[in-house]
Amino acid sequence: MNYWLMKSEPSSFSIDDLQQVDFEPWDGVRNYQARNFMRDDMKVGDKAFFYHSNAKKIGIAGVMSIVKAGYPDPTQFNPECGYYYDPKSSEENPRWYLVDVCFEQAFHDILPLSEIKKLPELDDCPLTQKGNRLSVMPLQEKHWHAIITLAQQKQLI
DNA sequence: GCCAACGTTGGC
DNA sequence: GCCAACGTTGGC
Repeated sequence: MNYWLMKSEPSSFSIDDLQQVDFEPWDGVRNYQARNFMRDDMKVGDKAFFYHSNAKKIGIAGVMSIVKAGYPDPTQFNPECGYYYDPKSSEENPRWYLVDVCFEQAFHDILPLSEIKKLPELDDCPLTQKGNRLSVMPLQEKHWHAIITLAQQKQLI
């Protein structure tokens, strides 16, 4: 099983929104590196942190699981999807992929990025490195467990 | 709202 | 293939 971190701006989609649906197609990712992870590496049963970016409280909001592996993002084919529509993509040769995710648990409060940065185990994690803009990133098992342990210490789980 | 870091685009 | 210009991300 693999571990991941996936970012979303809570003003457009938050962990509370995820909790209210059976599953969610993680659409709209338009970055090749993130695309490759979703298309090639994410498997059913993998776990991912739900990260709130560009928000009042920045950090990890909870845990979700991957319930469907990579498949073409349908919004890229639909001109009505506006910003997500990609005229250079086609159903025969899709450019963008997504996975379906499912709610697992919400932390009682956001685990702040500032706290996560203090973990020595996270020094080699893309999340805490400067200029990182990856919205979907793999985590090492030690990253995952260090974050879970911190959440437990802070009684967020 | 600012701005540093980064990715993409397009002319050459 | 280079690289300047531009757009986006995302923390602060």
